[in-house]
Amino acid sequence: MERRVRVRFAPSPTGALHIGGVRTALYNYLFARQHGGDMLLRIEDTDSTRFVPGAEEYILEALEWLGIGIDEGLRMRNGKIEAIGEHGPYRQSERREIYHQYVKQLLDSGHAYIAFDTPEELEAKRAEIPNFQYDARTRMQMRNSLTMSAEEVKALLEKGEKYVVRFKVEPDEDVHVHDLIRGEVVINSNILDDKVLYKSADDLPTYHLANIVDDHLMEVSHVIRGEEWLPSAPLHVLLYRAFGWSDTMPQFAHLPLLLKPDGNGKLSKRDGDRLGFPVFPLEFHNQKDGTVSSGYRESGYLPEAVINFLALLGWHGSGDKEMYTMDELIQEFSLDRVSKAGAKFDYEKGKWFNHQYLQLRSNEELAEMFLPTLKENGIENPDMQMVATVVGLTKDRVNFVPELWEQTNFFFVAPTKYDEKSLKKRWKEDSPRHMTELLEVLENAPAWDAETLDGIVMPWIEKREYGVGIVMNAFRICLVGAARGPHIWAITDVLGKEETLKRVKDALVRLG
RNA sequence: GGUGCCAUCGUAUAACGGUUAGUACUCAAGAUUUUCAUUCUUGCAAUAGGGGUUCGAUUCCCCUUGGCACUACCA
Repeated sequence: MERRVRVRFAPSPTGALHIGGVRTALYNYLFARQHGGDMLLRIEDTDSTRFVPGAEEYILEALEWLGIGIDEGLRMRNGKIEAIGEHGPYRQSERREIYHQYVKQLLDSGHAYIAFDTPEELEAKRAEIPNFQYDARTRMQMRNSLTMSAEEVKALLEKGEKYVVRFKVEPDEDVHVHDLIRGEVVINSNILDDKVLYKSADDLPTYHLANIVDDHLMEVSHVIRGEEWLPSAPLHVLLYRAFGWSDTMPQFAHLPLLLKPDGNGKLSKRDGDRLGFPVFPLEFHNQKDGTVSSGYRESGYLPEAVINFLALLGWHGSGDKEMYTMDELIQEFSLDRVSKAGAKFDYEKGKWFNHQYLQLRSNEELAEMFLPTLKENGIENPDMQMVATVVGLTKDRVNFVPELWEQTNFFFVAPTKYDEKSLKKRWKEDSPRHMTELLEVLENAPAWDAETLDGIVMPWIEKREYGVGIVMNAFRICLVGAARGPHIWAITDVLGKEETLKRVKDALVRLG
């Protein structure tokens, strides 16, 4: 029974898509691509109270930025949301009519019933009975279509009484879930409660119902999702059976959770700001509560670094290889190499990945990405060739593009102050005299390339027995303002003769 | 509390039932260097505990301990 591989990523638009969700999307995508199947995106917005405006756009934009392609459902293309595919609509809030018929089917077949208990009544019940659960043991004490006469139910419905539809879980049965990562998981139906499948208050199903109906209708073959769903997987198996869809039930794979780097628990939205690193792909301005959360993109991360980093949090190839392109991941990813234990989020490793990928980008690309930072520092319309050169000189020193500024600022702005520590260590009594002489040597240089300069300066130092270190470091302080930066001749090369000499003269005036 | 999932250096992980338990990040030291950094080399550091099965267990089984998740008219 060859079934086309079809997987889905089905987020809720309740805020920014957090990094664990991104990883789930990535694994789904890798699995789909590897098997030549389809990656769908469906929006699960069945909780109208938690809806956050802008969240849907955010999710789609994040996936677009990361290169996680969507074949069907909703996706973002050049800032516009588009819907593609024959199984739509792909927002659950737009599928109300579809769910109605399936709720009815379950009601008619006796797999579900109508319950009128109000939230207040349920709360009272929970307060009264410890560990109260709405199930086979308790449902006959409640106000529902199992305990009330048909006329009574009908009357309440006609009166417009609010109700929910609950799934009727049969007791004393071991429910088996086959998980591609964890193997066979068995749970007794006694511990399952009669889950709410539909709420009349907003005329919407809950996750469980909508999820099963949509996955069935959309012909999803594999459900790859976070481990937090494992406990409800048996319920889902029961639902497929109640609908008579056991034959085409998707295969399940429950992914290990992403854990906090420190302490315990799963990585949460708040950890980002608490620990000082992003937990969201893009910066998010929450219109509902006014908060702003930092994002990987705005922090200077390259999408390929984020992908590589995330791919290795919970999955690993058989060898020592760690640098993977998306294509290589698609090639080598496999669910049976996904680990079972939760993975602590190691931000330092993420920085290292970004460093690696930064080195792989061309100087021209990086120069382009560096532009906003330059502008922030007052450098408008710089010579791009020059920017590319200085970026090439310094990129191996940084993890993020914005950090290039502290490595290259002296190329753009002449020093006016000199680092105290450097002066103390490198600016000696003889330094002014050395610099004055060096000025003359440089003035008379027949050419300004590194080789020429090195060829005249070094013999001069040797002849005068000044010591390379003392002269060159003083020279460096004049040009940079501190004892740091790339090779000195690389600096003079970018600065040019005029600027180089000017900086030495200025330093002589200021430092005496 | 109940149910389920999980357990190799600090972190992410590798290891047909047979290895001096490997790799990367982090950290430390050294080398290189006219500075800072990069780079290179070296080092520190793990099979949670206890029982089995086996000639042999990180690997299979059980128990203990610990961690995590779920336990809503949220997903």
